[in-house]
Amino acid sequence: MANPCVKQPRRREIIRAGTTVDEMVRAVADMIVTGEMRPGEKLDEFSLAGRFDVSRTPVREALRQLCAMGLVDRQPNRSAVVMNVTGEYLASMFEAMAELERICARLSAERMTVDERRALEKMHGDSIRLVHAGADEDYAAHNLEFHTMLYRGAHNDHIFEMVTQTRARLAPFRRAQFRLPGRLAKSYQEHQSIVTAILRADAEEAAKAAYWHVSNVSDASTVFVSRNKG
Amino acid sequence: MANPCVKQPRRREIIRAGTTVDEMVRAVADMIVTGEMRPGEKLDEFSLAGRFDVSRTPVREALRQLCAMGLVDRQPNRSAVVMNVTGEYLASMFEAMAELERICARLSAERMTVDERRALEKMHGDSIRLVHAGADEDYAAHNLEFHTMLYRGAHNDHIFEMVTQTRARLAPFRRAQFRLPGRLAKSYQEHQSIVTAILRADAEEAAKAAYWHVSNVSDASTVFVSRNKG
DNA sequence: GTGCGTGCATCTGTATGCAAATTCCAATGG
DNA sequence: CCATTGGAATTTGCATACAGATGCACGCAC
Repeated sequence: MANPCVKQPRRREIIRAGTTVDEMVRAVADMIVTGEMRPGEKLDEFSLAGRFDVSRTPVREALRQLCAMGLVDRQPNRSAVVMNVTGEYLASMFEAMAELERICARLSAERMTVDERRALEKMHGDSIRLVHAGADEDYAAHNLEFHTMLYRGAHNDHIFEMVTQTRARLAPFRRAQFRLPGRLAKSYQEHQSIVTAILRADAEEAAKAAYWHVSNVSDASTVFVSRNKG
Repeated sequence: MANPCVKQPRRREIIRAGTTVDEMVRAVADMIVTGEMRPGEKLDEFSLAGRFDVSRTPVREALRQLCAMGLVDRQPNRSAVVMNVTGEYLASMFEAMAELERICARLSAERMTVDERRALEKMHGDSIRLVHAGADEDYAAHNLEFHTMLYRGAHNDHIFEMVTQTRARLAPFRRAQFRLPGRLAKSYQEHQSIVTAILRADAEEAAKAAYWHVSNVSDASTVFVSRNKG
């Protein structure tokens, strides 16, 4: 219990003991993705060990895994830091995201089961309520679910993995996307085009609509990023 | 020097001391990708530590990283094993590969510099020699370089990462691809179509040719896989 | 002969100590 | 006043020790 390694780094609250490496990976990944930790912020092993009440060994393993996931950056003998990508690489991720979404939309149009199509339609329909209420946060959660349905609908596990991972890596850079005025309603309309095409099993149209939709998101987010840090 | 951890696991030769974790990751990844270690084979920490002449700590970190890369599988309190995927997941990777190659070919047709196009043309032209000689091994090396040129030509770092990683994960399952009779010449002709389209900057045609090419590879490899293990 | 339980051997998960590398700060010289 | 360098403090990288978990084999009962 009384881990002598705990020299009170007191940065944020201390997590309960008995944490496994995988839990730490999830916790830290969450902090990065939700923006609780900003790109460039240091992740020093000792402090993290204190926060999770474990020794440095499992922390090191977690950091290496996060590094392989592309969420943190490690140089030999330096602190790990939350991954901070260049503008060029960021742009390449947004472009890749658009391509992946295009593929998912096309495959979803071709492969979604009847139940999946029905669920997609219902979920999209319900979201109009959030648009009218102007509920950014809730709409962001809905948006994630909506896109995840498209990723699943493609019925391709590897593509699902790639698109999910890319999305996670992009997350820190597009948290403000629904704050821009009018973006909520626009997003809803773009979803509408995608849903309509998928329900019609019109693969080409669904692909086009999804690509357009994601390109818009990347524009909005780029604005946000450049506003925050040259 | 005399690491007491070395209790002579004597499975393969012992690697020189002073190995870093990243070197181990590369070495083990290589062994998996080249097929020196077969899917399902166990990677016991103690033996690996002996082979690389280090303690288990860095080995564990390497294994966790390889796990995040999708090359090995780890369950709690069990040995890590070389990733062995289900037929369904394998199929999804081949399909994803085809989609990624299609994107790369399209973007390459649009974005390759004059120098890149020239290099692609020359490299492809030279490979006819290998086809006539029936040199499987050398053609396989050429093939890797050829495709890597397409990945680079897309000028998108994130897509490059995804396609490279997917290719690495597929490698253990398609080593015999050029052993099938006639596959060498067929591959050359398919490359020809891709190169021609790219030189003409015909994005749609390049995409179509690349997709077709990779679909053929996946068919050939699937045959190989199912022949080797039901 | 087969099924189940117990104990041992093996291997993984984590804590801790030490050496090497890096960073930070202050003192010194220009 | 700014640049540079020396060294102390911090931090990473790794080895090792130990505790807990898993799996296997042997033996016993049925």
